[in-house]
Amino acid sequence: MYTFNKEERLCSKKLLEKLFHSGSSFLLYPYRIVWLAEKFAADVPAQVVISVSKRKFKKAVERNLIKRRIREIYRLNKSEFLYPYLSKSELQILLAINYIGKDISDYALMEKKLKLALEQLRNLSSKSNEE
RNA sequence: CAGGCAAGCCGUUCUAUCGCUGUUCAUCUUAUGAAGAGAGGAAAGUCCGGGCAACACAGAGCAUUCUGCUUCCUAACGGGAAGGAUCCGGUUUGACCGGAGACGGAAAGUGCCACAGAAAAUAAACUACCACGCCGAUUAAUCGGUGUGGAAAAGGUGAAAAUGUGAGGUAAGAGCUCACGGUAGUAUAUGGCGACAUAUAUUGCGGUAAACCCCAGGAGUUGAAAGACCAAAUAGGCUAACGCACGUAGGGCUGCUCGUCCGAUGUUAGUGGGUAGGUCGUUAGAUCAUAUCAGCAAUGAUAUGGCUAGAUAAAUGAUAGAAAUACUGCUUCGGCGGUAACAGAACCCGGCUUACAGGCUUGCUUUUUUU
RNA sequence: UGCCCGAUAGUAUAAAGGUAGUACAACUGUUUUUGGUGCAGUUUGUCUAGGUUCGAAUCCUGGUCGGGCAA
Repeated sequence: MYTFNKEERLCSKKLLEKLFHSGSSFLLYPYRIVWLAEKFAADVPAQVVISVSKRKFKKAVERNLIKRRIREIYRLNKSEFLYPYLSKSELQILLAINYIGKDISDYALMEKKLKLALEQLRNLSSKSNEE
Protein backbone atom coordinates (compact mmCIF):
# COMPACT_ATOMS: atom_id res chain seq x y z
CA MET A 1 0.00 0.00 0.00
CA TYR A 2 1.64 3.19 -1.17
CA THR A 3 0.03 5.51 1.34
CA PHE A 4 1.34 8.19 3.58
CA ASN A 5 -1.33 9.75 5.74
CA LYS A 6 -1.55 11.39 9.09
CA GLU A 7 -1.26 8.17 11.10
CA GLU A 8 2.18 7.45 9.74
CA ARG A 9 3.58 10.87 10.66
CA LEU A 10 5.08 11.65 14.01
CA CYS A 11 3.33 14.71 15.43
CA SER A 12 3.29 14.23 19.21
CA LYS A 13 5.70 16.50 21.02
CA LYS A 14 6.28 14.00 23.78
CA LEU A 15 7.20 11.17 21.46
CA LEU A 16 9.51 13.48 19.52
CA GLU A 17 11.30 14.49 22.68
CA LYS A 18 11.68 10.86 23.71
CA LEU A 19 12.99 9.89 20.30
CA PHE A 20 15.71 12.53 20.19
CA HIS A 21 16.59 12.05 23.84
CA SER A 22 16.97 8.27 24.08
CA GLY A 23 16.89 7.06 20.45
CA SER A 24 19.96 5.64 18.72
CA SER A 25 21.25 7.03 15.47
CA PHE A 26 23.54 6.30 12.55
CA LEU A 27 24.86 8.23 9.57
CA LEU A 28 24.44 7.20 5.98
CA TYR A 29 25.28 10.14 3.75
CA PRO A 30 23.28 12.22 2.98
CA TYR A 31 20.98 11.07 5.78
CA ARG A 32 21.13 10.90 9.53
CA ILE A 33 18.66 8.37 10.91
CA VAL A 34 17.40 8.45 14.50
CA TRP A 35 15.23 5.55 15.59
CA LEU A 36 13.63 4.07 18.69
CA ALA A 37 11.52 0.96 19.24
CA GLU A 38 8.53 2.19 21.24
CA LYS A 39 4.89 1.23 21.60
CA PHE A 40 2.36 3.92 20.66
CA ALA A 41 -1.34 4.16 20.10
CA ALA A 42 -1.73 4.34 16.34
CA ASP A 43 -2.36 1.25 14.25
CA VAL A 44 0.71 1.47 11.98
CA PRO A 45 4.12 -0.15 12.20
CA ALA A 46 6.14 3.08 12.10
CA GLN A 47 5.81 6.82 12.58
CA VAL A 48 8.28 9.00 10.79
CA VAL A 49 9.40 12.63 10.86
CA ILE A 50 11.38 14.24 8.05
CA SER A 51 13.49 17.32 8.63
CA VAL A 52 15.83 19.53 6.65
CA SER A 53 17.99 22.09 8.39
CA LYS A 54 17.19 25.74 7.85
CA ARG A 55 20.84 26.48 8.45
CA LYS A 56 21.93 24.54 5.38
CA PHE A 57 19.07 25.47 3.03
CA LYS A 58 17.99 29.04 3.49
CA LYS A 59 15.17 29.03 0.97
CA ALA A 60 11.83 27.49 1.74
CA VAL A 61 11.53 26.23 -1.83
CA GLU A 62 14.68 24.11 -1.50
CA ARG A 63 13.64 22.66 1.85
CA ASN A 64 10.23 21.81 0.49
CA LEU A 65 11.73 20.07 -2.55
CA ILE A 66 14.02 17.87 -0.45
CA LYS A 67 11.31 17.00 2.05
CA ARG A 68 8.89 16.09 -0.70
CA ARG A 69 11.43 13.87 -2.42
CA ILE A 70 12.28 12.04 0.82
CA ARG A 71 8.63 11.60 1.62
CA GLU A 72 7.99 10.20 -1.84
CA ILE A 73 10.89 7.75 -1.63
CA TYR A 74 9.84 6.61 1.82
CA ARG A 75 6.27 6.14 0.68
CA LEU A 76 7.27 3.99 -2.29
CA ASN A 77 9.82 1.84 -0.47
CA LYS A 78 8.60 1.30 3.06
CA SER A 79 6.31 -1.61 2.20
CA GLU A 80 9.18 -3.46 0.54
CA PHE A 81 11.98 -2.80 3.01
CA LEU A 82 10.47 -2.02 6.39
CA TYR A 83 6.88 -3.00 7.01
CA PRO A 84 7.05 -6.79 6.43
CA TYR A 85 9.83 -7.17 8.96
CA LEU A 86 8.20 -4.95 11.55
CA SER A 87 4.79 -6.59 11.39
CA LYS A 88 6.42 -10.02 11.51
CA SER A 89 8.33 -9.23 14.70
CA GLU A 90 5.42 -7.18 16.13
CA LEU A 91 7.47 -4.06 16.65
CA GLN A 92 6.50 -0.42 16.49
CA ILE A 93 9.20 2.07 15.68
CA LEU A 94 9.76 5.83 15.73
CA LEU A 95 11.93 7.24 12.98
CA ALA A 96 13.52 10.59 12.14
CA ILE A 97 15.13 11.16 8.76
CA ASN A 98 17.43 14.16 8.79
CA TYR A 99 18.95 15.42 5.53
CA ILE A 100 22.52 16.56 6.15
CA GLY A 101 23.82 16.86 2.60
CA LYS A 102 25.14 20.21 1.45
CA ASP A 103 23.58 20.25 -2.05
CA ILE A 104 20.35 19.01 -3.48
CA SER A 105 21.12 15.53 -4.91
CA ASP A 106 19.04 14.07 -7.72
CA TYR A 107 16.21 11.67 -7.14
CA ALA A 108 17.99 8.43 -8.14
CA LEU A 109 20.87 8.89 -5.71
CA MET A 110 18.58 9.84 -2.85
CA GLU A 111 16.45 6.75 -3.52
CA LYS A 112 19.44 4.39 -3.56
CA LYS A 113 20.84 5.78 -0.33
CA LEU A 114 17.54 5.71 1.52
CA LYS A 115 17.06 2.07 0.56
CA LEU A 116 20.45 1.30 2.03
CA ALA A 117 19.56 3.23 5.15
CA LEU A 118 16.33 1.29 5.63
CA GLU A 119 18.17 -1.98 5.24
CA GLN A 120 20.72 -0.96 7.80
CA LEU A 121 17.96 0.10 10.15
CA ARG A 122 16.39 -3.34 9.83
CA ASN A 123 19.67 -5.09 10.65
CA LEU A 124 20.38 -2.88 13.64
CA SER A 125 16.94 -3.21 15.10
CA SER A 126 16.86 -6.99 14.71
CA LYS A 127 20.25 -7.18 16.42
CA SER A 128 19.10 -5.07 19.38
CA ASN A 129 15.88 -7.06 19.52
CA GLU A 130 17.80 -10.32 19.88
CA GLU A 131 19.84 -8.90 22.69
C1' C B 1 14.58 46.19 -39.58
C1' A B 2 17.79 46.46 -35.29
C1' G B 3 19.15 48.76 -30.54
C1' G B 4 18.01 51.81 -26.08
C1' C B 5 14.62 54.03 -22.36
C1' A B 6 9.80 54.31 -19.84
C1' A B 7 4.94 52.28 -18.60
C1' G B 8 1.63 48.10 -18.45
C1' C B 9 0.58 42.75 -18.93
C1' C B 10 2.01 37.48 -18.98
C1' G B 11 5.41 34.48 -16.61
C1' U B 12 5.06 26.97 -20.01
C1' U B 13 1.14 23.32 -21.76
C1' C B 14 -0.80 18.22 -22.21
C1' U B 15 -1.06 12.77 -20.99
C1' A B 16 -0.24 8.32 -17.85
C1' U B 17 0.88 5.86 -13.02
C1' C B 18 1.35 6.29 -7.73
C1' G B 19 0.26 9.66 -3.64
C1' C B 20 -1.18 14.25 -0.02
C1' U B 21 -5.09 18.15 2.21
C1' G B 22 -10.06 20.07 2.39
C1' U B 23 -15.32 20.22 0.19
C1' U B 24 -19.90 17.89 -1.76
C1' C B 25 -22.68 13.47 -2.82
C1' A B 26 -23.47 8.28 -2.42
C1' U B 27 -22.76 3.54 -0.11
C1' C B 28 -23.60 2.43 4.50
C1' U B 29 -20.79 2.74 8.43
C1' U B 30 -16.21 4.58 9.81
C1' A B 31 -13.84 3.55 5.98
C1' U B 32 -14.44 3.01 0.60
C1' G B 33 -16.15 5.03 -4.21
C1' A B 34 -17.38 9.18 -7.42
C1' A B 35 -17.25 14.40 -8.61
C1' G B 36 -14.88 18.86 -8.17
C1' A B 37 -10.91 22.26 -5.77
C1' G B 38 -5.81 23.01 -4.15
C1' A B 39 0.61 28.91 -3.95
C1' G B 40 2.42 34.28 -6.03
C1' G B 41 3.40 38.80 -8.76
C1' A B 42 6.05 39.30 -5.61
C1' A B 43 3.06 34.36 -1.23
C1' A B 44 9.51 37.45 0.33
C1' G B 45 11.44 41.84 3.38
C1' U B 46 8.26 43.20 7.75
C1' C B 47 9.05 49.36 5.94
C1' C B 48 4.08 52.13 6.53
C1' G B 49 -1.47 52.10 7.05
C1' G B 50 -6.14 49.70 8.32
C1' G B 51 -9.59 45.73 9.82
C1' C B 52 -10.21 42.18 13.88
C1' A B 53 -9.29 40.99 19.26
C1' A B 54 -7.88 41.61 24.46
C1' C B 55 -6.51 45.05 28.12
C1' A B 56 -6.58 50.24 29.43
C1' C B 57 -9.13 55.00 29.04
C1' A B 58 -12.59 61.47 34.59
C1' G B 59 -8.83 64.63 33.19
C1' A B 60 -4.57 68.47 32.93
C1' G B 61 0.58 69.55 32.09
C1' C B 62 5.48 68.00 30.72
C1' A B 63 8.38 64.53 28.16
C1' U B 64 8.98 61.01 23.92
C1' U B 65 8.14 60.06 18.84
C1' C B 66 6.34 60.50 13.59
C1' U B 67 4.89 63.48 9.35
C1' G B 68 5.80 68.26 6.63
C1' C B 69 4.42 72.68 -1.01
C1' U B 70 -1.18 72.62 -2.66
C1' U B 71 -5.83 70.33 -4.02
C1' C B 72 -8.03 65.73 -4.56
C1' C B 73 -8.53 60.02 -4.10
C1' U B 74 -8.96 56.44 -0.19
C1' A B 75 -11.41 52.63 5.34
C1' A B 76 -6.54 54.67 6.24
C1' C B 77 -1.47 55.78 5.04
C1' G B 78 4.97 57.88 5.21
C1' G B 79 0.62 55.23 -0.69
C1' G B 80 -1.51 57.27 -5.36
C1' A B 81 -3.38 61.22 -9.06
C1' A B 82 -3.33 66.14 -10.89
C1' G B 83 -0.96 70.73 -10.18
C1' G B 84 2.75 74.62 -8.15
C1' A B 85 7.66 76.41 -7.23
C1' U B 86 12.99 74.78 -7.42
C1' C B 87 17.03 72.12 -9.74
C1' C B 88 19.18 69.16 -13.92
C1' G B 89 19.40 67.72 -19.17
C1' G B 90 17.85 68.61 -24.19
C1' U B 91 16.19 72.16 -27.64
C1' U B 92 13.49 73.81 -33.61
C1' U B 93 14.64 79.33 -28.27
C1' G B 94 8.21 78.42 -27.91
C1' A B 95 8.60 80.71 -20.10
C1' C B 96 8.67 74.14 -25.39
C1' C B 97 9.95 68.79 -24.18
C1' G B 98 11.86 65.15 -20.71
C1' G B 99 13.56 63.96 -15.78
C1' A B 100 14.57 64.45 -10.25
C1' G B 101 13.59 64.99 -5.07
C1' A B 102 12.03 64.25 3.21
C1' C B 103 9.82 70.65 -0.93
C1' G B 104 7.22 74.28 6.44
C1' G B 105 10.49 78.00 9.21
C1' A B 106 17.56 80.69 9.16
C1' A B 107 13.44 87.91 9.99
C1' A B 108 12.18 83.59 17.65
C1' G B 109 16.62 81.81 20.08
C1' U B 110 21.17 78.63 20.77
C1' G B 111 25.13 75.96 18.53
C1' C B 112 28.63 74.63 14.54
C1' C B 113 31.57 76.16 10.07
C1' A B 114 38.23 71.49 10.64
C1' C B 115 42.74 72.73 7.43
C1' A B 116 44.02 77.02 4.72
C1' G B 117 43.27 82.20 5.01
C1' A B 118 44.01 89.11 7.07
C1' A B 119 39.15 87.71 8.31
C1' A B 120 34.31 82.10 8.94
C1' A B 121 30.09 86.35 11.51
C1' U B 122 28.74 92.06 17.47
C1' A B 123 33.37 91.74 11.28
C1' A B 124 38.71 92.15 11.58
C1' A B 125 43.42 95.05 10.30
C1' C B 126 48.69 91.02 8.05
C1' U B 127 50.32 93.04 3.15
C1' A B 128 48.95 96.91 0.14
C1' C B 129 45.93 102.13 0.22
C1' C B 130 45.07 107.41 2.28
C1' A B 131 46.00 111.64 5.79
C1' C B 132 49.10 113.73 9.49
C1' G B 133 53.65 113.80 12.81
C1' C B 134 58.96 112.43 13.37
C1' C B 135 63.78 110.56 11.28
C1' G B 136 66.96 109.66 6.94
C1' A B 137 68.12 110.33 1.54
C1' U B 138 67.24 114.33 -2.03
C1' U B 139 67.76 121.15 -5.01
C1' A B 140 62.70 119.86 -5.08
C1' A B 141 58.85 116.64 -6.64
C1' U B 142 59.48 112.22 -4.39
C1' C B 143 61.44 107.68 -2.02
C1' G B 144 62.62 104.61 2.45
C1' G B 145 61.82 103.75 7.78
C1' U B 146 58.68 104.56 12.01
C1' G B 147 54.26 106.18 15.04
C1' U B 148 48.98 107.73 15.29
C1' G B 149 44.44 107.75 12.88
C1' G B 150 41.03 106.59 8.67
C1' A B 151 38.89 102.98 5.51
C1' A B 152 36.79 98.29 4.47
C1' A B 153 37.56 98.97 -2.25
C1' A B 154 42.67 95.16 -4.02
C1' G B 155 45.19 90.49 -2.05
C1' G B 156 47.35 83.98 -2.99
C1' U B 157 43.23 80.60 0.74
C1' G B 158 38.71 78.05 1.03
C1' A B 159 32.87 74.29 0.12
C1' A B 160 31.50 79.25 1.34
C1' A B 161 34.48 85.91 1.78
C1' A B 162 29.70 89.96 3.76
C1' U B 163 23.99 90.90 -2.50
C1' G B 164 26.20 91.56 -8.35
C1' U B 165 27.39 95.35 -12.27
C1' G B 166 28.01 100.47 -13.46
C1' A B 167 28.08 105.60 -12.09
C1' G B 168 28.44 109.47 -8.48
C1' G B 169 31.08 110.60 -4.23
C1' U B 170 35.92 110.85 -1.28
C1' A B 171 42.27 112.25 1.24
C1' A B 172 41.50 107.00 0.29
C1' G B 173 37.05 104.44 0.48
C1' A B 174 32.39 102.26 1.82
C1' G B 175 24.44 100.52 -0.07
C1' C B 176 27.32 106.35 1.79
C1' U B 177 23.93 107.85 -2.60
C1' C B 178 21.69 106.63 -7.40
C1' A B 179 20.36 103.30 -11.70
C1' C B 180 19.62 98.33 -13.43
C1' G B 181 19.55 93.34 -11.52
C1' G B 182 19.47 88.76 -7.86
C1' U B 183 17.05 87.02 -3.54
C1' A B 184 13.81 87.06 0.92
C1' G B 185 9.89 89.27 4.12
C1' U B 186 5.56 92.64 4.48
C1' A B 187 1.36 95.46 2.37
C1' U B 188 -2.08 96.38 -1.70
C1' A B 189 -4.38 95.04 -6.45
C1' U B 190 -5.57 91.27 -10.24
C1' G B 191 -6.00 85.86 -11.62
C1' G B 192 -6.48 80.90 -9.29
C1' C B 193 -10.58 76.38 -4.63
C1' G B 194 -5.32 76.46 -3.24
C1' A B 195 0.12 75.95 -3.47
C1' C B 196 1.37 80.11 -6.38
C1' A B 197 1.86 83.73 -10.48
C1' U B 198 1.96 88.94 -12.25
C1' A B 199 2.28 94.25 -11.04
C1' U B 200 3.31 98.32 -7.60
C1' A B 201 5.24 100.15 -2.96
C1' U B 202 8.42 99.32 1.10
C1' U B 203 12.13 96.85 4.26
C1' G B 204 16.31 93.62 4.47
C1' C B 205 20.76 90.68 2.59
C1' G B 206 26.64 84.18 4.64
C1' G B 207 25.61 78.75 5.11
C1' U B 208 23.65 74.73 8.07
C1' A B 209 17.07 72.51 10.76
C1' A B 210 18.62 64.02 7.39
C1' A B 211 22.32 70.23 14.40
C1' C B 212 19.32 71.48 18.87
C1' C B 213 14.96 73.90 18.06
C1' C B 214 10.14 76.71 16.54
C1' C B 215 5.34 76.16 13.99
C1' A B 216 1.22 73.00 12.20
C1' G B 217 -1.01 68.17 12.31
C1' G B 218 -1.01 63.21 14.45
C1' A B 219 0.43 58.78 17.87
C1' G B 220 -3.04 54.36 24.30
C1' U B 221 -0.52 49.30 24.75
C1' U B 222 -0.16 44.44 22.98
C1' G B 223 -0.52 41.10 18.63
C1' A B 224 -4.10 35.25 15.99
C1' A B 225 1.37 32.09 20.19
C1' A B 226 -4.66 37.96 20.13
C1' G B 227 -9.01 35.93 21.93
C1' A B 228 -13.84 32.66 22.65
C1' C B 229 -15.63 27.76 23.76
C1' C B 230 -15.55 22.16 24.81
C1' A B 231 -14.23 17.57 27.50
C1' A B 232 -10.29 15.30 31.02
C1' A B 233 -8.12 17.19 35.59
C1' U B 234 -8.26 19.75 40.09
C1' A B 235 -4.35 23.90 43.44
C1' G B 236 -0.96 27.80 46.61
C1' G B 237 -4.67 31.42 41.69
C1' C B 238 -8.99 34.69 40.46
C1' U B 239 -13.98 37.08 41.18
C1' A B 240 -18.18 38.79 44.28
C1' A B 241 -20.45 39.84 49.12
C1' C B 242 -19.63 40.64 54.36
C1' G B 243 -16.12 41.89 58.18
C1' C B 244 -11.21 44.19 60.11
C1' A B 245 -8.11 48.48 59.54
C1' C B 246 -4.63 54.81 60.44
C1' G B 247 -8.27 54.06 54.22
C1' U B 248 -1.32 52.72 56.63
C1' A B 249 2.64 49.50 53.70
C1' G B 250 2.09 48.85 48.75
C1' G B 251 -0.03 48.79 43.80
C1' G B 252 -2.88 50.36 39.13
C1' C B 253 -4.11 54.36 35.65
C1' U B 254 1.06 55.99 29.33
C1' G B 255 7.49 57.41 30.63
C1' C B 256 7.13 61.54 34.69
C1' U B 257 4.23 65.16 37.85
C1' C B 258 -0.47 66.62 39.66
C1' G B 259 -4.77 64.15 40.37
C1' U B 260 -7.56 59.79 40.95
C1' C B 261 -8.79 54.59 41.98
C1' C B 262 -7.77 49.88 44.36
C1' G B 263 -5.93 48.08 48.78
C1' A B 264 -2.44 43.05 53.19
C1' U B 265 -5.41 39.26 57.17
C1' G B 266 -10.60 36.35 58.02
C1' U B 267 -15.65 33.96 56.56
C1' U B 268 -19.10 32.42 52.73
C1' A B 269 -20.29 31.56 47.65
C1' G B 270 -18.70 31.00 42.69
C1' U B 271 -14.92 30.07 39.02
C1' G B 272 -10.99 26.77 37.79
C1' G B 273 -4.08 26.90 36.81
C1' G B 274 0.05 24.07 34.89
C1' U B 275 0.19 20.01 31.25
C1' A B 276 -1.75 17.57 26.84
C1' G B 277 -5.89 17.69 23.03
C1' G B 278 -10.11 19.41 20.05
C1' U B 279 -13.67 23.23 17.86
C1' C B 280 -14.30 28.32 16.54
C1' G B 281 -11.45 32.70 15.24
C1' U B 282 -10.26 30.97 9.46
C1' U B 283 -11.48 32.72 4.72
C1' A B 284 -17.99 35.96 0.93
C1' G B 285 -14.35 39.99 0.97
C1' A B 286 -12.65 48.05 1.58
C1' U B 287 -13.88 40.46 -3.29
C1' C B 288 -13.17 39.11 -8.68
C1' A B 289 -14.73 39.52 -14.07
C1' U B 290 -17.43 42.21 -17.83
C1' A B 291 -20.25 46.46 -19.44
C1' U B 292 -22.06 51.51 -18.95
C1' C B 293 -21.74 56.32 -16.74
C1' A B 294 -18.98 60.52 -13.92
C1' G B 295 -13.93 62.52 -13.62
C1' C B 296 -7.81 65.33 -17.04
C1' A B 297 -6.40 61.27 -13.73
C1' A B 298 -5.94 58.43 -9.14
C1' U B 299 -10.75 56.69 -8.32
C1' G B 300 -16.01 56.32 -7.65
C1' A B 301 -21.26 54.83 -8.87
C1' U B 302 -24.69 51.35 -11.15
C1' A B 303 -26.02 46.66 -13.54
C1' U B 304 -25.14 41.45 -14.62
C1' G B 305 -22.52 37.14 -13.50
C1' G B 306 -18.91 34.15 -10.36
C1' C B 307 -17.23 31.74 -5.47
C1' U B 308 -11.75 31.44 -6.30
C1' A B 309 -6.29 27.27 -1.22
C1' G B 310 -7.38 26.81 3.91
C1' A B 311 -2.83 23.40 5.98
C1' U B 312 -1.35 23.07 11.73
C1' A B 313 6.01 20.15 12.78
C1' A B 314 2.29 22.14 8.49
C1' A B 315 -0.95 19.48 1.98
C1' U B 316 -0.56 21.66 -3.04
C1' G B 317 4.01 16.37 -4.91
C1' A B 318 7.18 12.34 -7.42
C1' U B 319 8.40 9.55 -11.76
C1' A B 320 7.94 8.73 -17.05
C1' G B 321 6.57 10.52 -21.91
C1' A B 322 5.06 14.29 -25.64
C1' A B 323 4.74 19.40 -27.58
C1' A B 324 5.99 24.65 -27.99
C1' U B 325 9.34 28.71 -26.86
C1' A B 326 13.97 30.77 -25.34
C1' C B 327 19.12 30.31 -24.11
C1' U B 328 23.40 27.44 -24.72
C1' G B 329 27.39 23.46 -26.21
C1' C B 330 28.96 20.22 -30.23
C1' U B 331 28.19 19.83 -35.42
C1' U B 332 29.66 15.67 -40.67
C1' C B 333 24.80 21.70 -41.12
C1' G B 334 20.90 16.51 -41.47
C1' G B 335 20.64 17.16 -36.46
C1' C B 336 22.10 15.62 -31.28
C1' G B 337 22.63 16.94 -26.11
C1' G B 338 21.86 20.18 -21.81
C1' U B 339 19.15 24.01 -18.98
C1' A B 340 14.15 26.23 -17.55
C1' A B 341 13.84 33.29 -13.85
C1' C B 342 12.84 34.93 -8.89
C1' A B 343 10.72 32.12 -5.59
C1' G B 344 6.39 28.51 -1.43
C1' A B 345 0.35 30.82 1.74
C1' A B 346 0.36 30.38 7.97
C1' C B 347 -5.48 35.88 10.70
C1' C B 348 -7.00 39.09 6.52
C1' C B 349 -6.64 43.40 3.34
C1' G B 350 -4.40 48.43 0.90
C1' G B 351 0.38 50.16 -0.38
C1' C B 352 5.88 50.54 -0.50
C1' U B 353 10.64 48.11 -1.12
C1' U B 354 13.67 44.23 -2.90
C1' A B 355 14.53 39.60 -6.43
C1' C B 356 13.27 38.01 -11.46
C1' A B 357 15.17 33.63 -17.46
C1' G B 358 12.13 34.96 -21.17
C1' G B 359 7.85 36.78 -23.98
C1' C B 360 3.89 40.40 -25.54
C1' U B 361 1.63 45.45 -26.08
C1' U B 362 1.98 50.84 -26.19
C1' G B 363 4.77 55.43 -26.32
C1' C B 364 9.40 58.10 -27.06
C1' U B 365 14.19 58.00 -29.18
C1' U B 366 18.94 56.60 -32.10
C1' U B 367 21.48 54.29 -36.29
C1' U B 368 21.30 52.00 -41.12
C1' U B 369 18.68 50.75 -45.61
C1' U B 370 14.63 51.51 -49.11
C1' U B 371 10.75 54.64 -51.20
C1' U C 1 4.73 33.73 13.03
C1' G C 2 5.19 38.45 15.54
C1' C C 3 8.51 41.88 17.88
C1' C C 4 13.46 44.12 19.21
C1' C C 5 18.78 45.01 18.70
C1' G C 6 23.71 45.03 16.43
C1' A C 7 27.76 45.12 12.44
C1' U C 8 35.08 49.24 13.06
C1' A C 9 42.42 45.50 11.24
C1' G C 10 43.29 38.25 12.18
C1' U C 11 40.98 39.04 17.68
C1' A C 12 39.10 42.39 21.61
C1' U C 13 37.69 47.40 21.96
C1' A C 14 37.80 53.35 21.38
C1' A C 15 36.59 57.72 18.44
C1' A C 16 31.53 65.78 19.81
C1' G C 17 30.33 65.53 11.53
C1' G C 18 36.94 67.48 10.22
C1' U C 19 44.16 62.88 9.25
C1' A C 20 40.17 56.28 12.07
C1' G C 21 43.14 55.02 17.32
C1' U C 22 44.83 51.39 21.51
C1' A C 23 46.25 46.42 23.03
C1' C C 24 47.36 41.47 21.52
C1' A C 25 48.60 38.85 16.91
C1' A C 26 51.53 38.84 12.06
C1' C C 27 56.00 40.64 9.48
C1' U C 28 60.97 43.33 9.20
C1' G C 29 65.33 45.14 11.59
C1' U C 30 68.37 45.24 16.16
C1' U C 31 70.42 43.02 20.86
C1' U C 32 72.09 37.32 21.57
C1' U C 33 76.39 31.75 19.58
C1' U C 34 70.83 30.46 18.77
C1' G C 35 65.74 31.02 20.65
C1' G C 36 62.80 33.87 24.04
C1' U C 37 62.52 38.71 26.49
C1' G C 38 63.60 43.86 25.43
C1' C C 39 64.04 48.04 21.74
C1' A C 40 62.79 50.42 16.83
C1' G C 41 59.55 50.20 12.80
C1' U C 42 55.88 48.18 9.02
C1' U C 43 51.28 45.84 7.21
C1' U C 44 46.19 44.87 7.68
C1' G C 45 39.93 47.88 8.94
C1' U C 46 34.48 51.46 9.31
C1' C C 47 28.87 45.04 6.36
C1' U C 48 26.72 46.90 1.42
C1' A C 49 24.10 50.58 -2.09
C1' G C 50 22.20 55.40 -2.30
C1' G C 51 21.07 60.36 -0.13
C1' U C 52 21.84 65.04 3.19
C1' U C 53 26.49 67.92 3.86
C1' C C 54 32.11 71.67 1.59
C1' G C 55 33.26 66.96 4.19
C1' A C 56 29.97 61.00 6.97
C1' A C 57 32.49 55.32 11.01
C1' U C 58 29.01 58.99 12.96
C1' C C 59 22.87 61.80 10.36
C1' C C 60 18.69 59.60 7.00
C1' U C 61 16.68 55.59 3.63
C1' G C 62 16.82 50.64 1.21
C1' G C 63 19.46 45.82 1.22
C1' U C 64 22.77 41.76 3.42
C1' C C 65 24.40 39.07 7.55
C1' G C 66 24.36 37.96 12.74
C1' G C 67 22.04 37.91 17.58
C1' G C 68 18.00 38.24 21.20
C1' C C 69 12.71 38.00 23.19
C1' A C 70 7.60 35.78 23.15
C1' A C 71 6.20 29.00 23.60
